[in-house]
Formats: sequence, structure tokens, C-alpha cells
Amino acid sequence: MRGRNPFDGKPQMTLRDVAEAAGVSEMTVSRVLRNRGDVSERTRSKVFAAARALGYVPNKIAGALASNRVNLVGVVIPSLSNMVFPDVLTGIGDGLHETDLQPVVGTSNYDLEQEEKVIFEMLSWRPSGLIVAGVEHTDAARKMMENAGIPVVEVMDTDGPSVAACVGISHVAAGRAMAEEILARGYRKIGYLGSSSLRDFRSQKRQQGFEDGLKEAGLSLADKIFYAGPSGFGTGRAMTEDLLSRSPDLDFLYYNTDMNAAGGLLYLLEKGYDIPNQIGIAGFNSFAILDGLPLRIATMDSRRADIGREAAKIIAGRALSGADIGLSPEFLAGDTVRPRG
Amino acid sequence: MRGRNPFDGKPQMTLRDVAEAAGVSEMTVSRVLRNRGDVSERTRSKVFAAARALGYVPNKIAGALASNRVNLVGVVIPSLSNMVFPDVLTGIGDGLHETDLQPVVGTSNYDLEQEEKVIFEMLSWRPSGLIVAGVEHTDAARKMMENAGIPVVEVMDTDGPSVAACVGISHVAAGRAMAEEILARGYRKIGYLGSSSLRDFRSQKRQQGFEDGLKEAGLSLADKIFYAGPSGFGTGRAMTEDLLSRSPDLDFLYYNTDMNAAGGLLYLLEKGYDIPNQIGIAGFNSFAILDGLPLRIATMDSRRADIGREAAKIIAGRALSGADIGLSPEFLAGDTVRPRG
DNA sequence: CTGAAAGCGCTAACAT
DNA sequence: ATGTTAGCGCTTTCAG
Repeated sequence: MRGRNPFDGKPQMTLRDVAEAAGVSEMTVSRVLRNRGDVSERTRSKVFAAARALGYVPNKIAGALASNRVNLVGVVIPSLSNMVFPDVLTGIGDGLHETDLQPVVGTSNYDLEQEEKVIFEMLSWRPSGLIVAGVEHTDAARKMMENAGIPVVEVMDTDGPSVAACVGISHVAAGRAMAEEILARGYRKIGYLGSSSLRDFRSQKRQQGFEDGLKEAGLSLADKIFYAGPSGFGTGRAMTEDLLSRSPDLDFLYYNTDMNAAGGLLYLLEKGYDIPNQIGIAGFNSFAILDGLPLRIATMDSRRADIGREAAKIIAGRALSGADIGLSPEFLAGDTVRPRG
Repeated sequence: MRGRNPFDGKPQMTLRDVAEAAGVSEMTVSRVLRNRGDVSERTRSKVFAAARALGYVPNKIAGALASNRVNLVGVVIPSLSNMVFPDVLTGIGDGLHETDLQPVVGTSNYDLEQEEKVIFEMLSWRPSGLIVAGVEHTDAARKMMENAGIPVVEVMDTDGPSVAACVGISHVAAGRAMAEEILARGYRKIGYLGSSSLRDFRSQKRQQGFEDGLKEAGLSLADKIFYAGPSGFGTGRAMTEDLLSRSPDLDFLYYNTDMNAAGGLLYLLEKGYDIPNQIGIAGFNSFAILDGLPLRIATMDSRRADIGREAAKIIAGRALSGADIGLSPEFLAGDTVRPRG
């Protein structure tokens, strides 16, 4: 006898129970429940009736072990609090729709060691695919992904070498494009407002690209300020106030995310700044939730739902080879920048 | 021989491979990797070295089947787009911290049929526990949860009969409490702005409680308006404009969520309304992200992180019996209601 | 401290 | 159309 620990609930109901109740073999029950192979209509209904009557719930653990097939897709993201990631998940859900694959989410809290553990944990369930946010990983994590023997897709940004397939936008290029847009609109005294977290790689890449873009035009950032902790209206407001109090002559504020930009926008309007003439602002991501602010914030669409969808399609297509997909972030001028000219 | 399908990657590495490499039995490897039983230090290091060298990733599927133990907790929520649910997940993560349990999330998209499927899917993985948002379920889903033989916790709201344990707040009571607060502050011509979705049970319960509260004071809603689709600033703004254009004499607006209330607030300020004297507003949830609006919106804390944490603790404590935990939502007056008087 | 044997619940492969 | 057999990779149990 094998023991069950005292916390185990009622003993599990098995295929055998259903088979006995229906008066057929386990194999037939298995076939009926999975719609595999030809089974007579009479037998089918008998089996269904028995399964329903008993309240049978199949054991996917056993099924997965026997068939060597697990219809799960691991998804590893930094956090659920930052709205970008739920949006990516939505895209993944769309891409997996009409497939029998289901996403399983794990979070790394922006910590690569944690990410490595989560990836290990995920792979130990032998999923059909793995989607991981970012291209920065520990060596061990990279090795695991390379040897996983399943489709692996890195998502969000394409700035850096990827393990296998990669779907995202170049955040360096996004920052650079933003610099170009801002300069073309005549702004010259530009401040950057970002996160002090070294773990937010994409934010840093945008800043880098942005500064590169300014440098090419012979300019540099007039000032910059960084915050710790989560983005939000309060953060954006406070940063803006701090930055302008020490650099009152700035004519543009580029925020690392729309969330902070929104807080900044409200602060500026409250203080009577003339936007976009006296000062312009721009954010990043294009959060739909912010439609309805007094002014539409200039931003760049991070294409996160598209990214999730494409990544899911690669997994669903069982592509082991690494076709990289670089999407283009679209600049959305909104109301907070002057027209090009 | 058992076939492998052509898409399967390299054949899986097994305990046996590690055992051979280390020159010990599979059993010893198993013990080392799980820290079970006494193993000599010499053997331990040999095994670890072999496992690392081979890049061995254990197969949890096989382990789970053999041990009848799965360290996963299923979590079923309506959506990830509504920020309340990521917050609940954060709480669950906290509550599961220092445990070997890991949450696995599934979404129902506010559809009970879909929810039933997700619950079935989750249970078929034989998790150690199940957390489900809401107390409304299909009969079949309820039956599955009752017979699951694992700890099951319904979260978010306590308004209705629960299957097993239940952790949440009473949204009916929350609505009623809000009515009391508003009336005590002298507002009398009150409008409600909510969702037209019949699937958002908690929103409906708050409205119900709110109307009950007004009725007890001999009042009723002066007007109400509903929106389809997601909440957001744009939605809040549009609803507010519509409602006030047909009922310009309202002196209070109660929104189903802070998100809409924020859009409404911005609209009202833009139009020069005197808040909170000419008109007061209140929302629900207490979203931290909104700190930084021109005025702090009166709201009620939905205690969602606490709810997640408590639910996780019940699962971690392996409580099969149903201790219900009713938390109290706290009213936060902010700046958009007059003082009581 | 280590190993051998048995089997978890299911499905692939091969009967019939 | 249905049944039989073998075993997925691991852990439990029991034997040393």
C-alpha cells in the first residue's frame, strides 16, 4: 500500500471507476473523454453518463506523464502591477485562442535570480513552450532555455542577443525616435524623468537611445531625475515639481512611462503651464486607460498586445528555430507636443 | 517502444542519467535533490555535481504523480485588465511566501461558463488549493469545488452562500455605508454611474446596497447611467458629461470604480464645478495609482491585497473547513466630499 | 546511509 | 469498435 498523507482529501477517482460504472475498458473511457478514435455512439453516451454521474475529473498529471504532452505555455514576466504585462498576457491569450494551449504565469519581481528560479520551476513542468520577458538573463537561465527542447520566445525588447525567437520593439530605437520627434518640434531644453531601478532594462534602453538621439543633434539632456518605487500620478507629479524647481527653464519633459507623464501633466496644468507651447511632454506605452485626461499625452505605442500575440503564435506553431520579429513602435503626437515644423 | 512525436525536442534527461553519472542509485539522487533522508556529504556533492554538469531539470509531472503532491494553488479571476485582480494576486503571493506553494492563474473573462471550464482545468492538475473570485458559480462548478478534496476559498465578496471558506468584504454593505456617508454630508440629489455588465456582480451589489441605503433615508437615486466596456478616464468623463447634461441639478456622483471617478473628476474640474460644495463625488477601490490627481477622490478601500493574503493563508494552512473572513472596507473621505455635519 | 521493487493514473502501440 | 499490455519518471515502502 502507498500511503496518503492525512491532508489528502477523498481518494482520487480514476478512469477505472468510470470504466467499471460504464461497463467498458479504461481505454475506451480514455478515448471517449479525449475524443480520440472511433467509439460507437452508444458507448460514448454510456461513458459520458457514468463520468458525469461520478463527477469524474481527469488527472492531467497522469495523462501528461503517459503522453509526454503538456498543454501549458510558461510565461515569465517581471510583475503584474505594471500594466504593460497584463496587456502582454491579453495578447498571449489571443494568440493561444483556438489552441488547446493555456498560459501559466510566473513573476520575477524584476530580479534575474528570481527569474532563473521561476524558469527552472516552469521547465520542470515540461510545458509546450516558454515566453520570457526581456533578453537579460542569468547564464544558467539562458542555458536552461537553450536546452529546454521546446519553443522559447523572449518578448518585449529586441535590444540584445536572444536565446531563441524574440518578439518586441527596440527600446533604444524608440528612445532615439522620440528624440527625433521632439527636436523636430523645436524643443531644446529637455529633461528626462525615469526610474532609478537598474532592473528596468527597457526604461534604461529608452533613455540611452534618447540621449544618443540628442547627442547626434549636438544636444544633451538639460536635466534628469529618477524615482524609486512604482510609477503613478503621485510619482509623476512629485518628480515634475522637483525637476522644474531646480531647472525652471526646461521646455520639454520626457517621462519613462505614461503613468508618470499623466501625473506630470496634471501638475503642469494646475500650475498654469502652457502646454505644448511653453513646455511639451511625452510618455511611453500608450495606455488606453488614460484617454480622458485633459490633454492626450504624446506617447509611443509599445505594441505589447501585438507582442504577446506574435509570441503565442510562434509557440503554437511549434517553431523551435528563432525567427526574430521586430515591431515598430508608433509615435502618437497627442496634444502635448507642438506640430513638427 | 513508446513513440515520441516529431515535435518533441531532445529526449528528456532522467534521474537515471544523473544516477549513472554519479555512480549511485536513482533513489539516492532523488533523495539528494529533494533534501530528504540522510545522505553522506560525499554522495551529496557527487550527485549535485553530476546534476549540474548534465543540466538536469527534474520532471515535476512524474514527481507529482508518484507523490500525489502538487505544490500549486489554482487562482481563478475574471480578468487581469481590471487592476483589482493583480492586487489580489499580489496579496496571494505575499500569503504564499515562505511556502513551497505557487499560484497558477486562470481567467474567466467574467463568464461563469468559462469559469467552470477553467476550474475544471485547474482541478485536473490536482492543485493543493483553489482560490476563486466571487461566490456566483454554475452548479457544476460549485459541485466540483465541493468535491475537490482540497482547500477551496472564494474571495472578493461575502454576499451570498459560499462553497467552503470565503474571504472578502460585503459589497452590499459597502454600498450602504457609502450611502450613509454621503447623506451624512448633506448631499441629496444623487446620481449613480456604473457598469451595464450584468456579470460584474460586485458592482451591482454595491449599487443595490447604495440604493437600499438611500431608501432607508426616504430617498432614491435621482438618476443613473451605465456604460459598456472597460472602465477608464474616458469612460468616466463621457458618462459624467451625459449624466449631467440630462440631470444638471445633481449634487453627488457615486461611481462604481475610482477609475471612472477620476475621469469624472477631471471633467468636472475642467468645467469649473466647485468640488465638493457644488457637487461631490466618490468612487470605489482606493487605487494607489491615482494618488496625485488634483483632488483625492473619496473612496472605499476594497482590501484586495488583504483578501488575497488571507485566502493564501487558509490554503497554506490546509484548512478544509470553511471559516469565512469578512473584512471591513474603510471609507476614505479624500477631498471630494464635504465634511460630515 | 543506500538500494530494489512496486506502482501513481493515464495513454501509445499493438492486438483483435 | 474495443481490449490488452507496457511503461511514462518519479517516489513510497521496505530491506538491508
